[in-house]
Amino acid sequence: MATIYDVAQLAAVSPATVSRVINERGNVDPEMARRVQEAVRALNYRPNVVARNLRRQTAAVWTAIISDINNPHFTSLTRGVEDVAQESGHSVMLCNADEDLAKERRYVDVALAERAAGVIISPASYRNSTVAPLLERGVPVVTIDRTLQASPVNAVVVENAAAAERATAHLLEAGYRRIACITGPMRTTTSTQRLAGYRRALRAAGLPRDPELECVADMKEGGGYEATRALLQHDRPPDALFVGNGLMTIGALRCLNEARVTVPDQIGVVGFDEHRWATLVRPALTTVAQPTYELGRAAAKMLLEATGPDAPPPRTVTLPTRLVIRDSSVRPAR
Amino acid sequence: MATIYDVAQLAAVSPATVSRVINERGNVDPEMARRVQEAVRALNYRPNVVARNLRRQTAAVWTAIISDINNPHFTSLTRGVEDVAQESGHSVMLCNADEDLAKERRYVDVALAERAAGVIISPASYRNSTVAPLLERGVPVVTIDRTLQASPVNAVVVENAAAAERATAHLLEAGYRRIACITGPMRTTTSTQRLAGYRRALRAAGLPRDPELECVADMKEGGGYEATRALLQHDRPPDALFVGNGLMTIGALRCLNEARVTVPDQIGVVGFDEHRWATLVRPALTTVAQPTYELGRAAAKMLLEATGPDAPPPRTVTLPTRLVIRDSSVRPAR
DNA sequence: GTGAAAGCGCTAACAC
DNA sequence: GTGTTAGCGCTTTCAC
Repeated sequence: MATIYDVAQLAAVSPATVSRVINERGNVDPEMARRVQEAVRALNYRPNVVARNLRRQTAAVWTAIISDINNPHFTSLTRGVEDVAQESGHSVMLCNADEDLAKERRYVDVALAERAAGVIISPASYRNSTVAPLLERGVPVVTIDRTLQASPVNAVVVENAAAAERATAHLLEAGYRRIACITGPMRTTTSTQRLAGYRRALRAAGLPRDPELECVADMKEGGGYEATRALLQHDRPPDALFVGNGLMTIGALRCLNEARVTVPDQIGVVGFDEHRWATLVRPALTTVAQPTYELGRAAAKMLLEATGPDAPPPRTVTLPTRLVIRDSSVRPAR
Repeated sequence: MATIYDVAQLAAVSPATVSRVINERGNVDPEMARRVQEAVRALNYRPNVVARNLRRQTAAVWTAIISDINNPHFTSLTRGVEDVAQESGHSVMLCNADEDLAKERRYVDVALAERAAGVIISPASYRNSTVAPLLERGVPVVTIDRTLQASPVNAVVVENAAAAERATAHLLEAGYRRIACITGPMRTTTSTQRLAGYRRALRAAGLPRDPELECVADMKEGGGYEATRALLQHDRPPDALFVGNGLMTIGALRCLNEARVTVPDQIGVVGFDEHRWATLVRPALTTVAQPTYELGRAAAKMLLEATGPDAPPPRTVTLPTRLVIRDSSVRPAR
């Protein structure tokens, strides 16, 4: 592959001048610039960014460490990150950590080794110290979808507690009384906050909370299925379900289907995360819609801000959600 | 950040020895190795892979240029790629080309500039020459999900034509006679092959093909919706739909829903791509299931093979599909 | 405005 | 088995 020296030789200038032309830095005589352009084209020259990065001591690459790339919530968010990256001349290295701290740690190592210009991460645990090596070395970090407990890190999240409270209150208004809550593991802030919102709504309604109705599952379809099955087998099964994410909602609906429990008649359902198929299922599903794409964009913009010498102090941006009421949570009049 | 020289100094050895220990190459005295390990830990040293790549003239990074990261088909396939990458010590740079040739070209440039060790791509067009610069420079390329017309490139695909033929034949057997076909743009081999399979099934059944029933849409939800609406407005609307991908199927179902056209009674539906929600919609959806994850794994393994001096000549691997018959394509007895 | 030359951090000949 | 050293391709002072 052609190097900058080949171009310089062909254009009869010095490599320094070629570099200036390519990077549009400093003043170059127009005639010389023209010759360089021509040589670049003739040789089909592409600057070696590996060499450039070594010299510049930084790469225009962001690392995105995402919990589960099979979850549409996260892919949509990733698109937001990617679009901002492209606008600002960055590439994104997408890593799927699979809610696994060991994998997460490995990817942080990769980001460090590649000298990534920044890292966007949805941490598997808020007690997490995996980002510490990044912070120590001054690599800008933004957490997305979730926050970290102790570290002073930029974050973009949604109003999880308020959204959960609203969803639960909606079920209460619809006349449901024994509302179960299926959340993800308590190591993520999304889960703890959604559970807290659920509890707050019960308390506000003067209802006791029943630990048997609070289920922790794995944030995947199978977990939602199992949790629902367990709930249905209780002595006093719930009359409504608030499910903490989209994948688990699918599992829950599948279980209800198989058990021939009718929605919204016998059991009301509200699920976190909006889906394209929400209007296609019967009954149409009531959801908590998150601005996923915007979540990604906001995180990427924050990373942009956090880069450079005069970065503002870390802050948390909270985006609103929307309760989309459909048929699964509205009990028909008897 | 600590360099290899810092480590060497602390361990009282030469940088070459440190390099040997880190890369586990050549023989090193155990005692020295121990001292190096210790120094590495003490300094919290991480090898600078940018420098390493410059020196080695290759990076352990693959670039995956994917058509639409919002399409679950492609995210699932990406997971397959990623898992093999991790097993083989590669990182994956995921790029979303959005079915846009210009974007695709840009990402090929990035892959070239970053000196990627290999590229996996689902090309936006089979007439595509975007990969030519890669081939010229000897960068291993594998196309996934789709093939290229002229270039001798490794490919992993599914048996599109056969699958489409089987799906259409199934609709015919179920008693449907005016079957419409909604495919993606004719620039992708998936679309042309699926259309060809559909036609073959009609021909085999001795039915004429009606150009009015062959719709080209954009592979997204909106396209499926619009195509279906147009079909319903014909003088002689179809009595069945074969839809060429999952996103368009959602659009088609939404349109049928809104138009109060009942499935499978008034119209039968088979959609390409399997979804978690296929059993949740009413009626449950008949689909053509693809081994998406395996598609990704196979492509990545092929890339692994294609790397190195004694790479086998390019070939195309075709994976099987499965017709999953549910309720949307089975007309109830009258 | 332009060129010469040093050096980013690493690896791989090569010499010992 | 270990160390010395050159050089990967680029950018960036620093002379001119």
